[in-house]
Amino acid sequence: MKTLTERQQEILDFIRQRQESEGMAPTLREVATHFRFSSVNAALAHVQALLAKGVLKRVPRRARSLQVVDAGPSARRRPRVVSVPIYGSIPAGRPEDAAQEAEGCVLMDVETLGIRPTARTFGLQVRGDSMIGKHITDGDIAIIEHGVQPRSGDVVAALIDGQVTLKTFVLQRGKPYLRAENPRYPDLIPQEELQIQGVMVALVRKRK
Amino acid sequence: MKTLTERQQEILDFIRQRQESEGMAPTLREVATHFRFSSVNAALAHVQALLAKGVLKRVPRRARSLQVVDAGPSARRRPRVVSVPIYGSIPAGRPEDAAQEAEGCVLMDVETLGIRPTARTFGLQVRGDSMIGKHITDGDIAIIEHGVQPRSGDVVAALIDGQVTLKTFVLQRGKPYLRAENPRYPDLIPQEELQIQGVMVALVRKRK
DNA sequence: TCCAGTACTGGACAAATAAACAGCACTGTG
DNA sequence: CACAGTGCTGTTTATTTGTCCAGTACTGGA
Repeated sequence: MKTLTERQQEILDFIRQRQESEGMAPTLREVATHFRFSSVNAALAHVQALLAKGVLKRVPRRARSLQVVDAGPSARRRPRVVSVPIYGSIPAGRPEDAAQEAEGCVLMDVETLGIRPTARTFGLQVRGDSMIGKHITDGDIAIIEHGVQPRSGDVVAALIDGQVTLKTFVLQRGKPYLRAENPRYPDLIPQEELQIQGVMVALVRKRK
Repeated sequence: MKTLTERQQEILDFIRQRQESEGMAPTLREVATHFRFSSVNAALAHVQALLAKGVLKRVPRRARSLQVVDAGPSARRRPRVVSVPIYGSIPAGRPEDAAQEAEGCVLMDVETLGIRPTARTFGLQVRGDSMIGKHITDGDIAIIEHGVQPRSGDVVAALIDGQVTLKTFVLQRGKPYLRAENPRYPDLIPQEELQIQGVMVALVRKRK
């Protein structure tokens, strides 16, 4: 593929962005307006250059027919996005019962999360610094996959006293316990049954 | 939501299908052609009915502006997703020059990232532990917003010796320098101009 | 029978849009 | 200097598209 000029790359990015966020490709006029061209033709020229270089497709004489050719690796994988609800705390019971109390939502592609598309997944806003040893800080969102068998060393969301906390799941001599990754917090040896809500598969941190 | 007539459901399905497969919504004439209407107006009437019932959105007087309202759980919040390209390392020059060399992609919603939808954003796979003090570990993906003025304390991607590294941007007595969040790494006081690629707005960590 | 709702035809019109043509300014190169 | 490439302006033309108006046909009540 031929290289694009800086300006052409900007135009291409804009078109891609618009198509992804608005669901439809921009018109030449919208491109021109966004880049403050006073002539549509400037946009047209760029689009034609992108067309010639094969990074854009179009149906001639059709409104909004621009399509970014993502011919590369992302052409085949269709971006399967899942909407992950975020909870600040999860009350007793199954997490899906609390679906209405989601505090927010993160949309991420299945690929990145590395989960099964069928999996029940939710986000958990981390409170405190009990997992600081694994570099999980206050305010981070832990993406938890429900219904997975945890392995030793996995970070899991566990139900303790009606509250969900993040801990490291450790198997020692066949017996499981939960370890906090901060010396100021005690380990938890379960008296009865260990209630694991799910295993952390990803972490998202936002700028405050 | 009011119930749809059989015909209306067919029309709605067609519009959804076209948008998903072609990447753009059909025009009224395309709808009419597909259903073998000899008048555009038949399609218009149906579309208006769907509009009235709230299952379809549109921008008036705009070509191909139909959008199916996904009645699902994510109905209210419009999931504006952006496709963030991920670079392992960025060679010398501006990041957009290396667009073709993206190693992967993360799809995330604009809401979570807290960026302007028009912004140029990219992901940077973190190498090493020079930012461990801010709990950014090897393998993390830093989401960088390009073209933003960094403030003191922000984590930024900076261009040093043709390589992009993550550092904390610090303004001390009006003079900027870059701080590594690890005592084993030295601070960087720029000799000439400080090349800031962008400011970190979010962090994504995948389970390995 | 009358009426209302749904489904469609046919035609006309204005706005939105793509496309083409003629330029101008700037930059680097031989 | 001439020349080519890039980036942009300004204008015109043809097509596409959304919208409106008037009318037909069928259906199922009241």
